[in-house]
Amino acid sequence: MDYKKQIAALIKIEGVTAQDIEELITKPKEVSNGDYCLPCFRFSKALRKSPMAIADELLQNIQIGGIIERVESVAGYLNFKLNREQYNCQILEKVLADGENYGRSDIGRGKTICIDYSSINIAKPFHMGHLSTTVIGAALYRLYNFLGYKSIGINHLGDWGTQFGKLIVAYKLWGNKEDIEKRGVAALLEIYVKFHKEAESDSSLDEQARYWFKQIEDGNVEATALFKWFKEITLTEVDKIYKRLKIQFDSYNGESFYNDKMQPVIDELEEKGLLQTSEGARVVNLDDYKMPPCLIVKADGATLYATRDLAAAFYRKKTYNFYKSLYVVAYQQNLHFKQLFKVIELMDYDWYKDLEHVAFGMVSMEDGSPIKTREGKVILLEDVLNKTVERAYEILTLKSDSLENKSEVAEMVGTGAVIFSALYNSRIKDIVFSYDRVLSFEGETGPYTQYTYARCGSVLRKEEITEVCDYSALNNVEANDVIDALAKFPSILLDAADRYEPSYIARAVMDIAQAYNKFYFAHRIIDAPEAARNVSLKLTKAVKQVIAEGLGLLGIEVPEKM
RNA sequence: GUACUCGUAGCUCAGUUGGAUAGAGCAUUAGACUCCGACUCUAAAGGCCGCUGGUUCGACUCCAGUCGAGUACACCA
Repeated sequence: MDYKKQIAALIKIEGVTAQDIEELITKPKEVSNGDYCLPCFRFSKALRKSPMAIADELLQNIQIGGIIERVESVAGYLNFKLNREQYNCQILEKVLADGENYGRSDIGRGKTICIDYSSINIAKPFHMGHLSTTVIGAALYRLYNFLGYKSIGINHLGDWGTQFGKLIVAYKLWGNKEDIEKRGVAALLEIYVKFHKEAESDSSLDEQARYWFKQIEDGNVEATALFKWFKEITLTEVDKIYKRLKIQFDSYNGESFYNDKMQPVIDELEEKGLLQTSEGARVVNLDDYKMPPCLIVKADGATLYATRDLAAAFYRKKTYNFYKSLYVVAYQQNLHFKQLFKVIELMDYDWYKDLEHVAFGMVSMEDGSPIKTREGKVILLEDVLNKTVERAYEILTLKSDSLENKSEVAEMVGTGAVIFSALYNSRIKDIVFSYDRVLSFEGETGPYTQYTYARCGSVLRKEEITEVCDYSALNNVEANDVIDALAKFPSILLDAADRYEPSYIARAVMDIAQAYNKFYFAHRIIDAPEAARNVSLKLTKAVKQVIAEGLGLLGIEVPEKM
């Protein structure tokens, strides 16, 4: 809830619209300066008066009343103080009345947003490098649905390319069917790594790989069967992780899906005169835009990454008629997407501006070196999840041994810790993976917010809320901070959606949890007189509800006890 | 070399259209469980916001330059 409009209506300045005034009104950092303020410096020149004089003058002519309790002129600022009792009451009642729909919106009604995320490679392990795209994409998916949009989750599978030829060769040479069925991707990775090692000294292997990939392309029965088998094995395995992380997709159309959809795109590029030949390849020249050319067809006639992504973009536009189409892909691909979007612009489709590369930083190993699948240098996400869940279980045993559903709670806390840590910082930050960090459950972590949720539950179990309320009991710094954090939540969701930043949600949840814990220590709830107790209980209930809601959007569950 | 991204406390990071005294967490030190859940809370200490210049009444925020780090740059995806 926002009172900027009401305040702006109280102020009249010659030559300045109410809209402009409203935009200038902000919340002071220092609470003692009030709840809202209007800096008057900007009017100084036009009015030929000092900001102090302007603020003084405005103060004289202002009619206060209702929720605005006091106005002051301080050092060029006009400071407004709200009637906290009224304000707190309005916010809390609103949060509780809206329940799990607090902050829900319909601004996205009738609009579809395609989100390309996770997009795993077939026959390769699901490692820490995939965590960001997976959880960021899934959080945006939920967020947009919550704001009234229709999200389409797309797992653009990496299921095409010469690596499948390599894998077939490796399988034929060293593979063991039973072993692969039992150990899945781990076994596939082993022979894949072995292939690269052997290929260093035996160049004929690469030739064979090319041969077998061609067989897949030409529909050879044996090759196709193996290819499908690799895909199935990978998907069943990765599905377990998606289940643990509460992640779903509406489409698994990956690279192979677009094989027969590229020629029309190439034809259209030709028709529009955008293609030229360079070193034998067909490219779109992007010199005018200070970019290297975008390769569409290789010298040998084969298509490329960009060709496929073009076909995918057109397919998505045609199929979903999206309002926006997001690519949650690491920033390494920056140039690729800039080229891709530019080519679509040059093809004269104005929806190129609805395409967005939602870039994020990269994850490196504990020693700072990059992850290298081909060398088997990976941190498996499953291992990380298992370790954090195990650690959560140990802590529960230590602190809450009598808990009846201990394993279930450990799963929530462990996976919650991993997801939260991946979503707490801005997307663009690089991450050096550290077990110490993900295994830490104190301070700014997922478990901290879950703990706060459980603590709220515990308080609420002690007493029923009745209707006798005295909001003056909440008129203190700590409670006000909690209410402010709750009040901001809906607009933070909108900002998070605007900027594709799930971290805003994580931060908002953290703010609420921290503010509540401070409140909890400063004020007694249960032993307070009924009317005071009730408002504190309402506050507690609201906090509990919004934490659950925020974490829910991030894909994190909350335990009633932990 | 060119383009993009990042540079804030010892470490990891917030700082949302430029606004009053730059904030958290971890780590360190000192404290708080006969009291609603101590995975918590209180306090101390910790800063030429990489550097220089410019715009502005006002710059961590915008612009230019510079240094440092990362990423990408032709037939992989």
